[in-house]
Amino acid sequence: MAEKQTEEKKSALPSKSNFSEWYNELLLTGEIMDVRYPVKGLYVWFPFGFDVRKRTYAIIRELLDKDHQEALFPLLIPETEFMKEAEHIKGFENEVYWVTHGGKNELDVKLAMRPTSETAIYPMYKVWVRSHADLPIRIYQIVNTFRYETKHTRPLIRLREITSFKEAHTVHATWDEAAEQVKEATRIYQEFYRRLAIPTIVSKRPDWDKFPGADYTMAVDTLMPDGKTLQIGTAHHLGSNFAKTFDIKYENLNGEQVYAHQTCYGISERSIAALISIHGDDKGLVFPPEVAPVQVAVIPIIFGNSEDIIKACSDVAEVLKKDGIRVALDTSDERPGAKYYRWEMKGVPVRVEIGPRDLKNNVATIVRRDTGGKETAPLANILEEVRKRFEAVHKSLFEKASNSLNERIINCDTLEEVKERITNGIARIPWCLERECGLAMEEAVGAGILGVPEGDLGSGTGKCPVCGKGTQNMAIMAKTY
RNA sequence: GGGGCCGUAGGGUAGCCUGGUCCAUCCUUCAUGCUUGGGGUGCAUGAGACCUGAGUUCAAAUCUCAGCGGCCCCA
Repeated sequence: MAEKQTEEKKSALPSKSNFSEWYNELLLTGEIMDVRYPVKGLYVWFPFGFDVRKRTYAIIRELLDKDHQEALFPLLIPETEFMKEAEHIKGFENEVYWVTHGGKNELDVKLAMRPTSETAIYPMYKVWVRSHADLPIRIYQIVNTFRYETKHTRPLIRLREITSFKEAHTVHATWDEAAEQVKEATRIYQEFYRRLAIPTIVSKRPDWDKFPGADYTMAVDTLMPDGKTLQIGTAHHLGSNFAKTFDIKYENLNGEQVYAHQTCYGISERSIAALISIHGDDKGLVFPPEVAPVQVAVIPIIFGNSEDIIKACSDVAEVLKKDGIRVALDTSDERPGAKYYRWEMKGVPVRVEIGPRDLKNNVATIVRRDTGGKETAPLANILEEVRKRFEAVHKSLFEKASNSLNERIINCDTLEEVKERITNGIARIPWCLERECGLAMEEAVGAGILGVPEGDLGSGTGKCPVCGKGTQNMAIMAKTY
């Protein structure tokens, strides 16, 4: 009986190899999101999960605040503005929520709940942009957006209310400057994800998959444990498409009124989905120290009446706290093993245990969450020892995730090969860049072309599997979320 | 877009096919007390559930329909 109980306890969280179940269960057990809110596609952030979100978004803010400004635009967009950009509407018309009534009165002009904020922001940009001296403008906001998703919704991944949409909207004098900004955006996003120990691939989306109204779209993807890719950031070059519809002009040095060029780029709570999914394991959450709500759990190992132990633990906790480390001193009267499981579930990167054996030798036992490795360290250097482990944890999480990504990029020559192997990850295959060939490839394989990645990944030599023409471009294909 | 499965305490479940034996089973969780304490201590006591609505019936967790919600597969 006792053994049976143990079995059941251990299986509280499904194995990560059963990704879907593991993910859903972990969100609840790890207190990230409560998925029980009774409206499809809407979920609740637990305080703990919200803490992770705050710390994650603090990194985005830190990176953007160097040359962006944060602002806040309204949620509701009048139909008259929303309908201005034809291509843009087409991209969203089936998923917009409309506010049609104020109380019992029908509104003269319906209000769209933003699915994204171009049409809320650009009427204001029209007013704000007067002269070349006003440019560039780099503004971002972090808001909720609404999309009436008809496909399978998933917490943090496919939502009807995206609660954490960081969208930046920039205005530039020239197309080239805007293109530079798009590059800068993907650079910032890659840096952001490095801070989260998440490896990424940046690629230019095929033309048929770009943002509605954009000249082109750059996307940041990562690979989830189940072999599907997750788009975790996009940057769009809008050219002067929106500037023309919203009449955003500036006076140049020659005194002429000319259209501005724009970009927009965004990140959502999918970043948190990636964070949790990529690092988590069968025991629960695993966080890089920077975003872990609790960075160190201090656990006294008590035998009977052990004031010395408690004292030593709270001294350690104080030393760490003084240095700004987020510490939980667990003096609850559970057994140590139960405490270990609990803090492991919560993703605490480093655990410090002090028991009679340690105290006698003036050491503490330090355990890393990512590897489970136990080491002893002198109490006198506890701060350094912990800091050292933070770095090591971050580094090894990133390495592990990068290896896992690279191992699952599979070079293919034929579409049959792609189709066969794509369930395990990303297929890399020559592509001539022609639209017809690309669409045929997607059709044949039953998966999308993410694009031609930046760097070595996107270049090589081979023949397009459809038309047979020689090409230097390598595309990546994958099942996507 | 097409198809299938499902909804019972905070979480996981038994019961449903064949309506009554169910003021609903077991595990976990939570509360209180004692006990215990280097990987989920043990015991005692207690708390907590049939998704919503309509229908069939003497009788519905169980059958029918609708709504809401969840999951899976295919395009």
